[in-house]
Amino acid sequence: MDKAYIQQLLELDGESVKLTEKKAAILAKAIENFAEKGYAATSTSEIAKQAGVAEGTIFRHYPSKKDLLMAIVKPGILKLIVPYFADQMIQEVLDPEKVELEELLRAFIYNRVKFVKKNTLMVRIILQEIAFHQEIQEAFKQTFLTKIYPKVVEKLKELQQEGKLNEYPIDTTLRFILSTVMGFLLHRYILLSEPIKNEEQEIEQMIQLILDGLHYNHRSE
Amino acid sequence: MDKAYIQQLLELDGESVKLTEKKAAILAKAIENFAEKGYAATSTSEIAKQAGVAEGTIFRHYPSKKDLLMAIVKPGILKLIVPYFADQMIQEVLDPEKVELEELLRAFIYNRVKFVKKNTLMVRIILQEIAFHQEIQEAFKQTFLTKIYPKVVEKLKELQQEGKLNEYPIDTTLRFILSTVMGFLLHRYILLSEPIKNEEQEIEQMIQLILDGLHYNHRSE
Amino acid sequence: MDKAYIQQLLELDGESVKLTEKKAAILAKAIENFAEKGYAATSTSEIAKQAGVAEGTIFRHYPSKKDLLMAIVKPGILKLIVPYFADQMIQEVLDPEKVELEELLRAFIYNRVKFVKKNTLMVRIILQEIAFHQEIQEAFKQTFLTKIYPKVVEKLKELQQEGKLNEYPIDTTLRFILSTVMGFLLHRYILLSEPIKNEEQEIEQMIQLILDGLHYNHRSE
Amino acid sequence: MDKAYIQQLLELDGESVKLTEKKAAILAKAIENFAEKGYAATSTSEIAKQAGVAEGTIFRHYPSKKDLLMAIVKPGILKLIVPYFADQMIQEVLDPEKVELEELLRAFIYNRVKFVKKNTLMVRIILQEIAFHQEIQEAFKQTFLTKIYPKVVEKLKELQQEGKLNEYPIDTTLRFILSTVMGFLLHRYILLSEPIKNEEQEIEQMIQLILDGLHYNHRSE
DNA sequence: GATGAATGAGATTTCATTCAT
DNA sequence: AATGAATGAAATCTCATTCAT
Repeated sequence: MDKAYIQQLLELDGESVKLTEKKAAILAKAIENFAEKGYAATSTSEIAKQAGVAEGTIFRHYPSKKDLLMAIVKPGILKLIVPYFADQMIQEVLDPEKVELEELLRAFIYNRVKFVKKNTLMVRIILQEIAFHQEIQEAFKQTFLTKIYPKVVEKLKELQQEGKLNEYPIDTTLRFILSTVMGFLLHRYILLSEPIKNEEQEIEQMIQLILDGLHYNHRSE
Repeated sequence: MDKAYIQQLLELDGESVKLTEKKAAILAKAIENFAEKGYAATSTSEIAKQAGVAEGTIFRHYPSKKDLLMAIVKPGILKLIVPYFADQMIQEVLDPEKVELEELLRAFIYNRVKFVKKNTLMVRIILQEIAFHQEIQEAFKQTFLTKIYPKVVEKLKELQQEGKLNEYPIDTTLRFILSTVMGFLLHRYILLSEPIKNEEQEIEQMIQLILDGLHYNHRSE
Repeated sequence: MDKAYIQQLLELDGESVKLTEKKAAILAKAIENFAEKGYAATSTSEIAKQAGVAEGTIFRHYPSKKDLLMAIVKPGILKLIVPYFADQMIQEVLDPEKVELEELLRAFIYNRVKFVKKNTLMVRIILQEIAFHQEIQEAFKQTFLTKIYPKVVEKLKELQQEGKLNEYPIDTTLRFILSTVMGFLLHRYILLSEPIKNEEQEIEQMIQLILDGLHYNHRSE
Repeated sequence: MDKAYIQQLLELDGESVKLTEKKAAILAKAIENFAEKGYAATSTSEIAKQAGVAEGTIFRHYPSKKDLLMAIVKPGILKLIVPYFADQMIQEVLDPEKVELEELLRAFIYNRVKFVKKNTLMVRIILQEIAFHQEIQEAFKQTFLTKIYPKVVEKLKELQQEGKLNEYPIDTTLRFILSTVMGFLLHRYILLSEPIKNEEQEIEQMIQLILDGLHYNHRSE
């Protein structure tokens, strides 16, 4: 994990954060340790030693150990929940004229797969610590409800009205999609250490399963 | 959490464990605290104080804090993974004559819902700690691969041969079912604190989604 | 270390002590552990476990850990300092008619060699603990000054008057003999673990060295 | 025990160690307590309190209690075994032209007497702990065999060839000298608390005893 | 006599945090 | 900004001893 990686990891709204070498080193080692052993089982002195800085230096930048955690986790939550639409595929899909659930789903999934693969440690930290820190829970809920939920509900309602989606309650459908995708991501990229052999094939199968589950079959039209 | 509850929680193979009052109190408070704050953030002195015993008493029964964790987690893993087929519904389903995927699924889901509702704290501890303790990971993997996986694969293959299931690879189907059910359980019973309003309705919807996803439609026969 | 050995080890004035099996087991394991790790670094629970008795049982026989130590050490001091004149050689030597320094010395040395070889662990414990326990120091000093010192001084004075010994102060001579013999015993039987090859030859050389050091040469007469 | 004393006590190869005031205080109190009560019976909290530092401070400098012991004992072993030839007497003796066993012995003894008187506590600690710590035993053996034994054997062989020493095996002679001198040192400076009245006279008598024991009499030539 | 669960004081060690330099 | 010695509270664990059975 070099400085540039840390920098893009923690940037918000495309604005890069300024990082000294030492600060970057601290963050890098904090991320590694939090991911591997958990926040509570990681000591600041260990981070300092691994980062090659004095113990006091950490506290110069982050008033407390918890602040260090939040400095890492907060940008992570935002990026995990709110896809950053830089890639081509998702840009096309958002073009409202030609939207189809399948394409939307495919774009979303590939985008999140890419994100999780690139930010495995960060995602791991968020998952591991969310149960223990109310601040993280609230940041998560808050971000989801304001940044994503309304847009997604709107889009799904549209599809429902166009007869392209079943008549189940939106929330049930959404939970179904999210828990299936999240289950896949966690299982394949966070829990397992072995790389996946037929990644694309697996993803396509999952998409079909979800679409079938939603009675959505564009091929039958 | 009274002694009787702890006792059934930790029993293995139906053999009840012998617990003194103090030991039960220690386990009860350990479970509560591990679930709420995590293993690493829970101190033995806190457990002792809450359980009304001297700190030394904990270490008389469990040589180390980690032993205390494992005493709780090991029976939990087994029971979480291997359903204990005591209830009526699942007994009927296992009757090989009339097995149908839908009934099997329904029985499995209700059985696990019941288990998770009854053992929320324990399930929470397993989930939270599995990432940090290799022993737990291995116990989990081991138990799953030896006790459950072979039987389930066999049953699904049967269904496939009878044309009652799609032709996707068994592992993909299995992961789909498990991650959907687990996603539901986690979301509804572990993460959320609010009780569910239309529990049965939600479960039935999920069953239909999964069945549709698997191209399994007994109604069309 | 069986019960009979412990019994003779702790007997005083030829009167055997009564020992139950448990008591003997406790003493045996206490001796082993005190000798190997030292009194302070040995725990009573370890002794209990090794002896196959309950922790409380030790305290039923010995009110405190220190009492257990003293029960072992006190008879040991007495026997280490005051030779128990059972063997033939020393009996003959004490016959006043024919006493010669060389014979006296030889008898004394062989007698103590025998004792130390038989009671290595006990001697080790005394040596190791004497620095830390005033009670042991005093028992040692007391025993030496009352039971041995006067007799030895008297004998040496006799020899001096007969011209069979140098004219140095008795105390200097005595210290020379004792520290040489003790140095030998410690070095050969307590510190070293390897058995000695030419034991008798070594002892005879030491005797000659001491005699020469004391200007005592009966052969020149 | 002031900082300067600790400094020279722990220096190796004439290179002084850097000591903060606190570190010196910790070492001073550790030495006092280890010497008086033994390592196992001394608590770090006692040392901290007496040294006027927080308990954590000890562990900042010495990762474990055992490290603290070894920091004290290791330089001590070296200096106890390997005389540091700073004083006049020993320098002269090492001048090969005029070496005589008597002078060599006298220089060695006075040098070690001086050392033991100056470093009583340290010597006491080494003696008391050597039985319990394999590390110390090995450091001792190692240091003796590599730094001292070969030189001394060579010198004694020379003397033997010149007919200035008996024909006993070198090892026997060496053990005789060392155990006599060590016995004297231990007895007079470590075990006894009272100061010696006629120190020089006692030492000279001991020298004569040893020389006579070795059949070495340069006056008769 | 024997047990062993229970105690609570205290041992070693860890760790987030402070602060003088 | 950076250091790292120092802190002291708290963490895990040990242990001699007691006591009800």
